[in-house]
Amino acid sequence: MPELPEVETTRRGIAPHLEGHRVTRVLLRRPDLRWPIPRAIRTALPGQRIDAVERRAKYLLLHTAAGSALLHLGMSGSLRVLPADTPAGKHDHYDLALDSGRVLRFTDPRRFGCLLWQPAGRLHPLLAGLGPEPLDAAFDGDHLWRLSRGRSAPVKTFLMDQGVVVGVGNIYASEALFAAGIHPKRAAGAVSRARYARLAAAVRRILAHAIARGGTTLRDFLAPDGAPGYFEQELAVYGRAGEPCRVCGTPIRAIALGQRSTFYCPRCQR
DNA sequence: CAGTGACCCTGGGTGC
DNA sequence: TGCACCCAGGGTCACT
Repeated sequence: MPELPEVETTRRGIAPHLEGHRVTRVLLRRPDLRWPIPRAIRTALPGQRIDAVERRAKYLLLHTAAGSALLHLGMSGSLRVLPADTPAGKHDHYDLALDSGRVLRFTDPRRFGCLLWQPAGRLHPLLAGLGPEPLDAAFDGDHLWRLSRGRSAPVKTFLMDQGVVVGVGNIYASEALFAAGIHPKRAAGAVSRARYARLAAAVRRILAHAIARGGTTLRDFLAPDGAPGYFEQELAVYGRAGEPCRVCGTPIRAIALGQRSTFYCPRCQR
């Protein structure tokens, strides 16, 4: 569910409740998430004050003096800040209790999310090798163009590679390629420099706009305050197979690329 | 190294 | 109402 805009929406929702507060207790109900929750979460985190809540790619980092908790929402994860006595549901896997009397609660039916620990001054291996943030200045068309030379994989697969640029997931990859007029199956190495400039601009514009709209709610994404995202109604191609292209009226097509559903307009995208 | 597919897990929707 | 099947926004890993 969560791509960059949804993770950023989550960050903005939880940050005011966390920053400046201490973690008083860690409650693990199901430690077997994507990876086992490391011992340091129980030993090093309690007592620490959260100085800042940062997002890097689709990860959230709760920074403390001892180190940082590294959170990922996976496909179905979400975070809420609740009163400490709120009864937990079946898929509420951990709580970080705060000195404010509230808890940060993680819910994730599929358990593809994770909770890891990054000691102070060290970079967690999962964060090494990540590409630039799409909203940073280091990301532009030339970056995509340079990395793509000689690559035969479909440009959509390339765009979703977190080593190329982070945060672009399955929804926004289809949307950005539509906006740039590029066929998702085209070999990454066969896309021109000029078209990559359009693609990079589309990625930035669409992600920034989706953040402003609170993300995309397809079936279950909710911000920490319970509000849905409002970007869904603006999707041009994702989930619209058979419906007319908003630009030319041609029916939108759905194909599979790398086991992921992909949507495009066969007339607008070449 | 690049590319492809299997796999992790649960729930919701659909069609019989 | 039951059941088999397909699908889902994440990512890693093994293999070619």
